[in-house]
Amino acid sequence: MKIAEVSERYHISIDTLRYYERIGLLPHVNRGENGIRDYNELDIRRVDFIKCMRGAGLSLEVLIEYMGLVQQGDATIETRKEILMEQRNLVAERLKEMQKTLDLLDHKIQVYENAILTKEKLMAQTKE
Amino acid sequence: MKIAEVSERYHISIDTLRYYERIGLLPHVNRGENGIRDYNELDIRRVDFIKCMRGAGLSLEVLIEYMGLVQQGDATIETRKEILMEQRNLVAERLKEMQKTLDLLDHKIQVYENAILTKEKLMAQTKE
DNA sequence: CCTTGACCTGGAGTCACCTCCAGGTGATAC
DNA sequence: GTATCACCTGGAGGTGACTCCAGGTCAAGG
Repeated sequence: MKIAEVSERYHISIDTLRYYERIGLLPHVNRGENGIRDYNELDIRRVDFIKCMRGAGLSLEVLIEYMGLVQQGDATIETRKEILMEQRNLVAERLKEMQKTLDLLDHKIQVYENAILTKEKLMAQTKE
Repeated sequence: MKIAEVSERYHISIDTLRYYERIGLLPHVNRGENGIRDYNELDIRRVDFIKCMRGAGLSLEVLIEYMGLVQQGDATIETRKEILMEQRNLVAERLKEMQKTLDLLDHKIQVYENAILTKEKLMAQTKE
C-alpha cells in the first residue's frame, strides 16, 4: 500500500507520515526498489495504533518510547505494560473532565435556548 | 482575589492568566489603585469557564470569539448558542474516540498481563 | 533608608507538532 | 523525447499556546 492511500485512509497527511518515520515513531517502512514506500500489514497496524493514541492525546515522546520497546522484543513487556497503564490513567482522567465539560455545555445551551424562547415570546407580545 | 491566589486555585500560571487578558480572552480585570489585579466574582467565574473549556480542547480562538460576544450582550445570544453547539459536538466526538482508545488500552494491558503470567509460569517450570 | 517581595509591562523565547519547499528521480502518457 | 505525475530528501518555516525575562513600581519590615 503506498503512502497516499495510507494518508487518505487514516486522515494523516503524507508529510506527517514521513515525519513520524523520521523521528523514529514508525520504524522504517519497506520500500520498493525505486525507493518508494510500500506499507505492509504491520506498518498499517502501527499507523492505526498511532492515529488512535494521538487522538486520545498521547504525546509523540511517549509513543516513540513505546514503539522503541516493541522493537526490542519480549524483554520489554513489563515496561510496556507500565507505560500503557500510566497513559490509560491519563486518558481516563481526561475523559472524566471532558464528560463534565460536555454536561456543562449542554446545560449552557439549554439556558440559551430558554433565553431565546423568552425573547421570541416577548417580541410576539409586543406585536399584539 | 489577587492573581497568585487565582493561579493556585485553578492551576493556571500567573503568566498564562496575564496572557489570556492580553489576547482579549479575559476582559480587563479590575485593578486596585496601585495597578494590581484584583479578581472579582465574575472574573473568577470566567477563569473557571475558560479552564474547563480549555481542558476539553476548545481553542483560544473560539473562546476569544465567544467571550467577545458575551461582552456584547443579549443581541448575540443566538450566535453564542451556535458556537457552543458546534463545540459541544466536537467535544462529544472526541469523547467517543477517547472511550474507544481507553477500551483498546485496557485490552492491550490485559494481553500484556497474560503474557507476563505465562512467562512467569514458564520460568517456574524451568526451575523444577 | 534600604532591601525584600509581590506585583506590573512589553517583548522575546520555547515547545510540541506538524507543514511546506526546493530540488531530484523514475515511470507512464502523449 | 518531453511533459506530467507521484514519489523521494533534508532542511526551513509555521502555528498554537504558553513561558520567561529585563527592567520598573510600590508597600512593608528590620
